Amino acid sequence: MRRLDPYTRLIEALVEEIARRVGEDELKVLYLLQIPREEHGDVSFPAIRYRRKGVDPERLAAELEEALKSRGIDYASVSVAGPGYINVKLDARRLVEEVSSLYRRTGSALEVPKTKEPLTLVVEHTSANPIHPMHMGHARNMSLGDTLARLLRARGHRVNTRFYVDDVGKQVAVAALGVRILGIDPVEEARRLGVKGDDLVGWIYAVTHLSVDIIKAKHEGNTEKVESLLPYLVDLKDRDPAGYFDRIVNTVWSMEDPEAEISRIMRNYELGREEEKRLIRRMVEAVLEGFRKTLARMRVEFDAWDWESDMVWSSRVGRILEEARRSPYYTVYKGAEALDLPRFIKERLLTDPELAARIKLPRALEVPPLILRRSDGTTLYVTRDMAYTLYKFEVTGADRVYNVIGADQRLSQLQLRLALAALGYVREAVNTIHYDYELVSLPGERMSGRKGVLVKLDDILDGLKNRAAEEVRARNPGASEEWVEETAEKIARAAVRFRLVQVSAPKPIVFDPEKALDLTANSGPYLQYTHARASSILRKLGGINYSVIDPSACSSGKRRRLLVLALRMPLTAAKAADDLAPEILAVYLIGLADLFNSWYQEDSVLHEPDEGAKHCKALLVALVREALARGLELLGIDAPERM
RNA sequence: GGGCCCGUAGCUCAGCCAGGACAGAGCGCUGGCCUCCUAAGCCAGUGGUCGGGGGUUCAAAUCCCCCCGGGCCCGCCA
Repeated sequence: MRRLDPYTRLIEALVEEIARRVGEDELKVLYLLQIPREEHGDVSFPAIRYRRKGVDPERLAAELEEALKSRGIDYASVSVAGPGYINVKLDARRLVEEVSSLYRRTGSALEVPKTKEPLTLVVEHTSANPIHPMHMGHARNMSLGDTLARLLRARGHRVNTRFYVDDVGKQVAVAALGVRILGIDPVEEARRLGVKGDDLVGWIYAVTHLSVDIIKAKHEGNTEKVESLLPYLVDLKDRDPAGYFDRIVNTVWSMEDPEAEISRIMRNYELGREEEKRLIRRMVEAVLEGFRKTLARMRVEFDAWDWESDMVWSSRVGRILEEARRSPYYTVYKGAEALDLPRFIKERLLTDPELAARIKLPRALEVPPLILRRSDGTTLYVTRDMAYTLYKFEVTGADRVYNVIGADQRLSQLQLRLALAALGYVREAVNTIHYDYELVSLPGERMSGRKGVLVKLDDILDGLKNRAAEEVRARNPGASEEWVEETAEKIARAAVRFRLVQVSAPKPIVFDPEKALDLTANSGPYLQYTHARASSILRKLGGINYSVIDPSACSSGKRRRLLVLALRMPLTAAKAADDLAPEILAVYLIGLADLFNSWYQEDSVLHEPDEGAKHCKALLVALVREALARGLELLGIDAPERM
């Protein structure tokens, strides 16, 4: 096992010693540790909080210093200041020696400390409806989901990522109707036309959907609605990939009852009829082919792809219905089979506040009974989701399942947990965590796949890539076009991923495509640029001569600050993982890059005349470079050596 | 009507869950810095009733209550 860096070792020891002495939870102590103003030290603990419990700061400080020494940590001095703060000051010279020895022995110094309680976790994310290309909302979902998975893995958990293919339900059936009218095989057709499958199907879906809506509005005599929808249809005509437009629109408009046709497709698909199966599976496959390309551009991979239809065909959904019928909370509501959630809440949760809290029941929630099955016999999304949730636990042996899903689905995710608990799956219910994030909107109109109005992730990436490529080309004359393209793609990905992960999940993001092209400060490319600068110094130096390092050269001023800050990377990543908050890492990396760039400007490494100081500074550069590289990797962002 | 989320500098956001030592970044704006390790950078200046009001506490941006503003959700849709 690799040895942790001296800073992480200190903190872990400190936390244990303090926790034992003040009689507090280790986690709580860790959270209470803070980074004080520089003159006070490097780490501090507000012992004042425990004076009621008879904790004497002076004595605690003395004991801590002794305890740390006996654990082999001889580079920390502990003192008391102000109203009762325990301040720990690190001996920077010793830190340099420790880091130097780590690099000499292992070539790296910053390892994320593993959790003491490794769990098996499922992270289900992205799960975009397979009927149109992915947009910025999906980008936020996948950036969060993938980053979460990376963080949790680094922390030592077993993580299984899954994509849920929602191929059952109305929207897919609408798109399928369009495909059937055209009589095409979407996979081959997309290849023939040289377009992405998701783009092709997305267009077909929008045209079909609008045609249905318009004809319906016409029948209802709602001319206002017809007027409002027509412009969208006209817009889609302009983007017709192969003379399909009239065929779809005319056919739909000539149909007796297109909605009944859609319902029939849906029902037959659930029943597993061959014709619908071929039609829909082939169509969804075409979309997924497109998804996989977009996901690859974002460096997102999945361990498993689960098809919603498999939950139905494998009778898992049927089993849920049977269990519901045997449940004491089974009821018939509006003539359909349902679960009496109001009664479940009243009888089980209001009498058990702890369970209510674990299931995250809001205070005075009013929900109607949850319908599990339509009168026509087809199932509802929740019912299938119940089956799928149990499936995720079952096939992975998961302790906990994270569902990365938009905040607009908070209530339905709560209903899912309630329904599972009502059927007796309490463990699964309380360990199904809705990782919710606010949606991404555009400055102007709201995105709508139905109307074909959305800003595609691919287009955003292309725009950023072009912008970045110009820059890269200008800065690297003579570089091969292939390398320029590759690098520009990495920069584009960095810009998108970082932007979407640096804002905490519950805050809405207004995505302005114009502003997104800005690759300067506070961005992913800024971090990459800083990494490239650090790499450049090390490359030009040729190599660090560890034996000449003068540790005292980095023991004050910005060099010292940089040393300590870089060493905080592992614990920062650990906290980001434990708190499920990627933005903690994102914000930290920006701060590290800021300090490095500020130092870079005023204190040259290569031109340092003193050899001992030069190599000490180079060690510092190596440490910062590693912190950036590892941090970026956790965010799914490449750290290029040059750009 | 009910539930949930958001409200910190002109703008975008950290800090709030786990209360503590003068409220932090970036953008913008003003003025400077490339014979010198990548100027996607740096330096200096500018900027805040932490939405408002009560309360708890030795201590509140942080906890509790009320109110205001914005968003989302309350389907035999997904």
